[in-house]
Amino acid sequence: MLNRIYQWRPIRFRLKSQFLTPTFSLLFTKPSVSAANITSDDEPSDPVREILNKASTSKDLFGNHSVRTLIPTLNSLQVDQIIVNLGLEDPDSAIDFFYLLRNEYGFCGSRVSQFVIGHLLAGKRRLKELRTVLEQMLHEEGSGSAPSLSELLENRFRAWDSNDLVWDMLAFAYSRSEMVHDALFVLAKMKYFKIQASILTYNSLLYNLRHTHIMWDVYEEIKASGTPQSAQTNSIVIDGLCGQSLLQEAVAFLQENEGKESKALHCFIQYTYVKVLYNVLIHGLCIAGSMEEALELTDDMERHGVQPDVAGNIEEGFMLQEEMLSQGFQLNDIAYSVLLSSLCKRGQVGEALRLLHEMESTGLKPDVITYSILIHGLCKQGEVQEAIQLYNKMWLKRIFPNSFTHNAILLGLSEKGTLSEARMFFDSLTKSDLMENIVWFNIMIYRYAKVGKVREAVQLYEQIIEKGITPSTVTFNSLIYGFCKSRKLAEARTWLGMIKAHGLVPTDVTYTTLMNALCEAGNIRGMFEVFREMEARAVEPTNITYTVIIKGLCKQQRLQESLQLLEVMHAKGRSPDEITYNTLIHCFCKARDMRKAFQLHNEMLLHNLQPSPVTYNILLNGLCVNGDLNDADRFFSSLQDQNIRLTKVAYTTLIKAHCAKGDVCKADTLFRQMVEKGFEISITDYSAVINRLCKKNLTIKVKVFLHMMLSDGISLDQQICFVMLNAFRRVGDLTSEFELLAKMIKCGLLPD
DNA sequence: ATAGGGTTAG
Repeated sequence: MLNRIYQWRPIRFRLKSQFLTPTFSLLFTKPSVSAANITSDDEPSDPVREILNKASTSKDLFGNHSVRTLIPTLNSLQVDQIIVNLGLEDPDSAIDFFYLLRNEYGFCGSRVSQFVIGHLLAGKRRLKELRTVLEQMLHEEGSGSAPSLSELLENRFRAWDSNDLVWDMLAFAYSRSEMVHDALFVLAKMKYFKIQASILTYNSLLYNLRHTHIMWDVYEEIKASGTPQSAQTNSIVIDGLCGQSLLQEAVAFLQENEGKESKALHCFIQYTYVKVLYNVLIHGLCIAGSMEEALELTDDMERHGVQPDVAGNIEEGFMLQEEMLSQGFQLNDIAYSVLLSSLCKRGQVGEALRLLHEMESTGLKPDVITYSILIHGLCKQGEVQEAIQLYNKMWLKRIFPNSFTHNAILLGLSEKGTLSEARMFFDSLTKSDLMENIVWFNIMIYRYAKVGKVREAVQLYEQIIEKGITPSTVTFNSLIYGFCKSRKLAEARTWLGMIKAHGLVPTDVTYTTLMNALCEAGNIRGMFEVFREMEARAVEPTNITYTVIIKGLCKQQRLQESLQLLEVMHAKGRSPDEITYNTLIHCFCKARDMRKAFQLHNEMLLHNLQPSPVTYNILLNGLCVNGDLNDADRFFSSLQDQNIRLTKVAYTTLIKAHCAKGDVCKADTLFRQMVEKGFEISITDYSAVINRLCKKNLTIKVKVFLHMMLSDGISLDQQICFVMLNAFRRVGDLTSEFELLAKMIKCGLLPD
C-alpha cells in the first residue's frame, strides 16, 4: 500500500567526494556506495594489514604512534576494510576507531563503514548513537537517497544481527529529518522483507503527514501491521484532523477510538474551542465593520496554527460546541482560561465573568491564572472596583495573587483611581515580603511625573537605589518626562546622562520625550540637536519622533518641509498615524489654509486611517475661525448624517462660535442637542456660553442658560456670577442683578 | 497547555 502512495522519481546517483581536511593531504574520491564493494575476504592492503596487526597485539590501538602516522594515509576503501575487519573481531575497537576518525580527522566514513558501525551500535543497543550516525548519513546524502541506501542495506547487511533494528532506525531517521518520501520507501522495503516497524517510526511519520490525506494510509498500515499503538497515535490523528479543519471527522474518530478521559480528547477540545471562539469573534467583527481587527485576529489565529473557516461556518462551530456539550464533554480549566483571556482581550469582560461563574458551577477550580486574566481585563476596562472585589475573593479562597495580579491592580488604580489610592496599594506591596518589582516603581514614578510631582517621583527613584533594585530605562524615561512636564529641561538632560551612567541605553522614547519638550518650549534648534544625537547613536526614530519633528517644523511655519517629512515617513515605512495627520491639519488650519487641511483629511482616508473625533474638532474649529460659519454648520451636519462619532468638544466648538458671532438661537439649539445626546455638561460649558453672551450684553439669553444650568443641578461659581452681575448692571436689569445676588448669598458665594 | 506590565506625539 505504501508503495502505491509514493511513486519514485528517477534517482540520480549522486557522486560525492569525501574529504579529509586538507592538512592531511589526502582525498577520498570514491563514490560513497560503490566504495562498498569490499568484503572482509578481500586481500587487505599494506597499511590496513599493519593497523589490523597492531590492533590484535595492542590493547590501546590509538595511543600507538605508528597507527597515528598511518591514519592520514588511508583512503576510503582502506578505512572500510579496517572497520569491517575490526568489527568482526572486536566491535568496541571498531566503534572507537570510527569515532576517532570522525572526531579527530573530520572523516565520517563511507556508507559501508557507517552501516557497519550502525549495526554494531544496534547490537549493543546504543540506539541514540545509532540514530546520530544514520542522521548524519542522511544529512550528507539528502532526500531521494532511500533507494541507494536501501539497496546497500539489502545487499550487504541482510544477514547481519540487528539488521531489523537498523532498517527501522533508518526509516525513523528519514522521518525525523522530514524526508518523508524516503521514509515511506524504506517502510515499503521493510514490509517486503517482513520487518516490523516500531510505533515510534509510525508515529513520527504520522505526525509528518498529519495535514495530508496520506495520514490515513499510515494509520491503516499501523492497524494492519498489528503494531501496538501508543497513546500518542490517536492524538496525532486528532491533531491532524483539526489542522485540516475536519472537525466532524475528528468527532467521529474520537467516538470510535477514545474514552472520555483521553489525551486525544483534550487535544481536540482545546483546539475546537479556540477555533469556535476565534470564528465567532471574527464573524462579530466583520458584522461590526471592523475588518482590520478581524484580519488581525485571523493572522493571530494562523500564527497559532488554527485555520480560520471561510465566513459562514460559524453556525457549524456553534453546533459542534453544543453537540460536544450534549455528549457530556467537559471543558477543562485551561480551556476555560483560553476562552476567558480571548474574551478579555476583546473587552467582553462581562461575558468573561459569566464564564467564570459557569466554570465554578461545573465544579472546576479557577486558579491564580484565571483570576489574573479577569482582574487584568477588568482593570483595562476601567472597572477597578470590580477587579479589587475579585482580588479579595481570591484571597478568601486561598488563591494567592502573584506579580501578574499585582501589576494589573496597580496599573488599574493608577489609571482610573486617584493617585493616593494607587500609592496606598503600592506601599502595601512594597511593605510586604514580596520580591520588589521595578515595574511597580515605574508605574508610580510615571504617575507622579504626569501630574507634575517631580519631587515625589525622585523620592521613589532614591528608594529604588537605596533598596538595591536595578532601575530600567523606563524608570529614567518617566523621570525625564516629569522634568519636561515641569519645564526643567536642563535637569531632564542631566537624567539622560544618568541612563548612560547606569550602563543602560537611551531609547526612542527617551529622545522623543526630550525632543517634544524642546519643541514645546520653542527651541527647535535644540530639538534637532537631540535628534542628531539620536541618529548618531543609531536609535531608530519612530512615527512619534517624526510627528514631534513635524510639529516643530510647523511651529516655524516650515509647512512645505513638514509635508516632505510626511512623505519620508511613508517611504520609510514609519507610517504616519492619525495623530501625525491631526498635527499637520492643525498647522494648516492655523495657517488659514483650509483647502490643504481638508486635502490632508482625504489623504487619511486614502491611507485607510480613520480620522478620530479630534480630527473633526480641529477641522470644525478651523472652519469656525477661518471661514464662514455656514461651512462649519454644513460640515457638522454631514458628520452627524454619516453617524460619525463626535465628542462634546465638537458641539462646544460650534456653540461658542455661534455665541460669539451672534446667532444665539443656533447656539441654543445645539446646546440642547448636546444635552440630549447624554454628554455630561459641566460648569465650564455653561460658562463658555454665558461669558460670550455677557460680552454681547445678551442678558435675556443669559437668563435662559442660567436657568437651564440651575435646573441641571450645576452650582454656580464666583467667577461666572460676577460676569453676569456686571452684564445685568450694564443693561440696567436691576431685578436680575438682585435675584442673582440673593442666590449667591444662599450658596455662600457672597458674605451677607 | 492557560496570563502581562511601565515610558513618548494631537
